[in-house]
Amino acid sequence: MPTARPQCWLLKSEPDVFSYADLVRVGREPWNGVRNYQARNFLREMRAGDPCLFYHSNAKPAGVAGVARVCGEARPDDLQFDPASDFHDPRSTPDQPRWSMVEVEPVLAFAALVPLDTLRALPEWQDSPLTRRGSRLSVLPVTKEQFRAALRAAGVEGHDDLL
DNA sequence: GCCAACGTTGGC
DNA sequence: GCCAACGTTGGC
Repeated sequence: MPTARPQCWLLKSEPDVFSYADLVRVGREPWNGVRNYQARNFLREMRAGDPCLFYHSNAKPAGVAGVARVCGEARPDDLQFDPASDFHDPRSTPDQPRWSMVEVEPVLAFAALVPLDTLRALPEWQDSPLTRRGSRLSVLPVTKEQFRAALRAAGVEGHDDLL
C-alpha cells in the first residue's frame, strides 16, 4: 500500500552547525551527510511537499524551531564521492551510491522554540523515536497528530494546508 | 563536560 | 555469526 500523502517528518540539526535561521537565510538546503541506514531509508521515502518539523538538537533547549518542506525526491548525496569531505564514503561509487539526500526549504518559523520537554508532555508524542530515551535517529517520520500537536504547541493556527 | 545509549567495525 | 571495542549522538 502506498504511503498516504503527505507524510510528515522530523529533521534534526545542530543549530551551531545549521539552524532554522540558516535555512531561512539560504532559502533551500541539501540535507546531506546523513550516514545512518534507517535515516537514509526515510530520506528515500520522502516526496516533494512533505512537511518537516525542523528540530534543534544539541541545543539549550533542544526543540522544534519551525517547519520546512521537502523540495523533491531523494538523489545521491554528492559528499559521499568527495575525498575531501568528512562525509566521504570510499565504498560508494556513482554507479552504486550508498547515501541519499533531499533538498528542503523553509515554510514557517515558530515565534518561539517548542522545547523537547513540551513535546514529551503531549499525549501524541508518547510513542516516538524522538522522545524515546537514547534514540539518535536524525530523520524520523511523524504522524499528522504529532505534527498538529507541535503546531498547536507553537501557537500556530490555520496551517492545515500543510497537511 | 559528562555519560548513557546506540550503531558500526573488525577480530575471531 | 558473535560480540567486544570503539566512536558518535544528544540530553542534561
